[in-house]
Amino acid sequence: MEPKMNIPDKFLKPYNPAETESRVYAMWEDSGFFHPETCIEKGATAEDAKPFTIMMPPPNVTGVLHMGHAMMLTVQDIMIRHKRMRGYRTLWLPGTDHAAIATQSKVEKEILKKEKRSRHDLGREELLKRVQNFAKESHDTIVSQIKVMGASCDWNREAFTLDDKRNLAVNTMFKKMYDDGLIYRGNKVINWDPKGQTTIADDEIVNVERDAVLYTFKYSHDFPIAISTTRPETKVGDTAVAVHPSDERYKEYVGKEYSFTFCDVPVTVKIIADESVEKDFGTGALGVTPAHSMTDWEIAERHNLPVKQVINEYAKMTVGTEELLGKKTADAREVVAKWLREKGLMISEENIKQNVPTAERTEGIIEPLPKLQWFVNVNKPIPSRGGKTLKEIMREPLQNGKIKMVPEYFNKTYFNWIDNLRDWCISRQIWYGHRIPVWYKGEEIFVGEQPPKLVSENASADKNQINHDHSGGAFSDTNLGGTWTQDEDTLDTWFSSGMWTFSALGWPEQTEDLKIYHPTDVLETGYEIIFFWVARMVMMSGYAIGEIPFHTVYFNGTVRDGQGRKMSKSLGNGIDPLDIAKEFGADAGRMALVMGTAAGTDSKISVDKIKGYKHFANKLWNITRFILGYAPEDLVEKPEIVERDSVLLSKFEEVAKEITDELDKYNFHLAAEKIYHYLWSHFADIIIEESKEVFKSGSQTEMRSRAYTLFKILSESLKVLHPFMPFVTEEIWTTIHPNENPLLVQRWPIK
RNA sequence: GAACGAUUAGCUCAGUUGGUAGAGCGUUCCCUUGACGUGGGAAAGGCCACAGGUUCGAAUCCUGUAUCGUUCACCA
Repeated sequence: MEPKMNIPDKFLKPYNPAETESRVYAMWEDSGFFHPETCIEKGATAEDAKPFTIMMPPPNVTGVLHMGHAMMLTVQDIMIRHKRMRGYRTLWLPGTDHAAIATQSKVEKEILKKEKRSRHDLGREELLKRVQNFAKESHDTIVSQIKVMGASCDWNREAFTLDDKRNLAVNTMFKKMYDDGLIYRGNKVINWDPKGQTTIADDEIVNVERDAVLYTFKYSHDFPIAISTTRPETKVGDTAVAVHPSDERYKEYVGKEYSFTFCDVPVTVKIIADESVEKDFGTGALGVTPAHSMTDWEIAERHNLPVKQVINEYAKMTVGTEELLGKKTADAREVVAKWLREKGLMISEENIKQNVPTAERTEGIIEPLPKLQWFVNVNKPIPSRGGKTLKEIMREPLQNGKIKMVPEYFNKTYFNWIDNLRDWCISRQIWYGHRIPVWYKGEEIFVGEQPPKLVSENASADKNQINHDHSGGAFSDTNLGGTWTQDEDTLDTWFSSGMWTFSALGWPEQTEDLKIYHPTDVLETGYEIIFFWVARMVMMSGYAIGEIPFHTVYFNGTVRDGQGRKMSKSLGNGIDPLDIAKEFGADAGRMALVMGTAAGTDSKISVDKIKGYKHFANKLWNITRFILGYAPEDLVEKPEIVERDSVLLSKFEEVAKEITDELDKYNFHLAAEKIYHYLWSHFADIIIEESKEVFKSGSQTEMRSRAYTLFKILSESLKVLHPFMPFVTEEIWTTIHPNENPLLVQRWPIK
């Protein structure tokens, strides 16, 4: 048999992903098959097909796509494409996250650098305008990048965590929780970020190890007990000294009260006994500073101690004589230490390593301060949920297996976190975000989905999705002659993120989408946000609609560089997925991300690895070229299949079955490896090699049988490979099957 | 301090109910003028961290140790 001469020109050259990929993506978009309803209309999906839903973890609108995004997009797209081809009614809903603090502080930094102006110079309205413009631009960039990766998501349903619909959802949720007594306003010690001028949640803190000095001293010569601290400046705010109840050394002093002047500040401390004190640390006595330490605050609550604030929002001292007053805490520390030495009160100074809590975004050193903030109570029984607490709502579905984590061992981490969970501080003193839907007028408080009456027309003036304006503050209520003023604060960004699975489907409206697609099937995300996000989604969904948000959580690992380091700007070791797509093709990048990457395990990626999969795409290209040379386009009828070929065909069946099993078990790395090996080491190296001999000297029957077999295996292999390398497989498919639907919606070879 | 991982070829990693160790990359040698040099064939290279235990049999299960990593809590 002579090779035919009808091979399309493009196959005479090496595969060119740069030329192909954007064209193929545009074809997919035009086809409408990313949209599950179109799939049904066009008959690609059965009307009664089972739904399969993934909500895309919305990337922050703070910048550009990085390898972590590329990883999540790849894994999700693999699942989505596989399920779509298996016949499911498949929805992948994309979106972006406003990422309140991250976005605002990024814009603030820019403005400060370029214009030397702070947010207070600009004012709320102007700053929000700037942030919104930035968010809009950033959003557009990210969306185009998601497309470059080949993500087959339904753009018609795209959502933003700060658009009008999500704002309504957030406000509705806030009111519901407030009415149920789950949201309360309280004066408690919170984590204050003096640099960002806002509260932050426990899990937004990063502990940084630094050198510190552990000072041991007495408050005064008359005071019987020595204490140790790394922060002597806070000791002017002490209201007690706590010792362990069983500590014989100090038993006689418990219950006594002492007054003295400490560094020119009058101080009164009561000696108390509390279980939380370690007998063996330092002197075994703890100076209790309720206003400036989370644990001390808790001790103070147990013993009803007075709270004395001595440090303000700018981390400066608010008490003392001019030596101390107005000093930054670090300087005040020296002042107090010097005073102690001079007075002969200092007993020892020891250099130690200490973990200093800092704010993740601004790197400001956290100053615990008592402030009036909004909290979510995680321990209050909720009547409408059978008396369960939010903690229980978070715990139960994982415990009874309604939600499965892949890998499973993350369950333990999850439970461990819930056990130590405190009430969630949800108010933030920043401007970009969902403004707290609470209005004040004198003593009156109004909490609602909408502002108090007469205000609603004002607030809804701006309909732009992204440029949603929450700047309206005070409104005159002419009927009553008073003024409603909205709470200045915004909500923690995770409050809206936690609602993502159902808010993006239209809640609080009872939409069709909500009915069909919720609970969603798989949440695919990085394990680093298991607490921030995964737990909050379980909580919010369980509370608001009594449903789990998803059945399965799949954790991908962190993508690291060739040396195992985290990719970061400062190290300059980041690999930009867009550069990769341009140079090697998104297909190659996707394969490199998936290969050798088990769930929850960090992976390393290098240019060499990616290059290898570009070669693979080209290999497939050339396999096609060879087969097209003997293409059985004229073989409309299936020819007689010889023994050898039916063995080959059933071998393929076997491999396809194995790959399908691996996909169903979330072993994407194994599935990818199997199709890769099949195509390269078996199909190309064995089957095609022996085919040369068949076409040279086989019988007419053998030739026809083999031509059919090659074409058949190629076509079916394209399907199996498609979830991993969608572009090159689609490009080949549409070439060899010009009259059929795109590969995107072809039926998977295994049922 | 606690929880949870990891430890397999020079490098990156697979190894899913316990049955004689696998892949890619790299290295070395050879081959190939019609699918592809982005190719093909072959070779070298592992006491599966260590020590015990269970078993006919352990990389795999159990116990302990060491090292690395991640997360949480922090000591004031």
